[in-house]
Amino acid sequence: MPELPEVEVVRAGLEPAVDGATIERVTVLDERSLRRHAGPSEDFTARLTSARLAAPRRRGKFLWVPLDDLRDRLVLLVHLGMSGQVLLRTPDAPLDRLTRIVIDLAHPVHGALRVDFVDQRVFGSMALDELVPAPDVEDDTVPRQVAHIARDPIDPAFDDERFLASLRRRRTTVKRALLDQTLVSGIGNIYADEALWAARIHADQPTETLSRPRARLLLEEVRLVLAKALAEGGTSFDAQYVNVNGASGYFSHSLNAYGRGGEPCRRCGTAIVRVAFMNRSSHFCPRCQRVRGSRGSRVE
DNA sequence: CCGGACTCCTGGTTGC
DNA sequence: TGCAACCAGGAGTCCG
Repeated sequence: MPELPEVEVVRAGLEPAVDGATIERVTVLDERSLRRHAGPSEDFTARLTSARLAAPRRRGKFLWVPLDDLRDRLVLLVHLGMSGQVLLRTPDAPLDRLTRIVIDLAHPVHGALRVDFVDQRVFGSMALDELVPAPDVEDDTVPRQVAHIARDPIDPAFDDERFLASLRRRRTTVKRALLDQTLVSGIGNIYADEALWAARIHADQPTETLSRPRARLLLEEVRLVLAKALAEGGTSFDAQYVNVNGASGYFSHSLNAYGRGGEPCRRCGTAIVRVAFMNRSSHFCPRCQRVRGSRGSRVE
């Protein structure tokens, strides 16, 4: 579902349309899409109306648009959840059936625009939030709700050494660690499986038994997988993800592990296995990806 | 600190 | 054909 690459595609696509634009009107069609907003929807609409917007920013799977209003340090925060989409439309375009929030904009160059927040499963939401100092870097800010989220691996300020040290301190298994947004952000179930496949590491490998070179390799593969997805415009195997212009971005044909249960591993031909994991699924090659013990090896 | 269960939610798919 | 059960899982919370 939307992970870092998909959210970044949305951010980049939104930037020219919202940077410098003024909000003319906000229409909340479904209050559930404000689950991350502290106040009632009237508060959300009132404080956004007539605000001027700056360039959108992102950390992990969180996206925010700063209000060009230094007094309040307010931002429009967006999380796509499982099925959220941000669609950029002309004012007269028909509304998608699952549209939850509509924001009408006036842009000095592009004129009247409409930003539609569409979300089938309603796990995503918008909110008004306040910027607070980033806990790790001077002169950087993040929305309060994002302060506990770690930097993502393509953030220039991501600290590799710090990540490797925290990973080693964790007493957990490696896929859990990859999905833990307070350790490293932006990775969801799809890219976790892809990065582990690429690094030939089993999801259940305890983090404290991961050698430093293998941990480094994993981080490198995470970056490669994310960069590849980014270059291809994001993944969409079920057309849930749609970029800001409404066109599907996908590279599902490039997936090596995720969703390929029963199909041959592209490296060795062994059937990819799908197992239950944390109320979801893990996909891996049982031959390429084995749990390695400190001595000998245990499979599965 | 850690893992597991639970919550939010709906549409597409599967199974009877 | 019809309907119900099932599945997809990001993130927060709570509990043991």
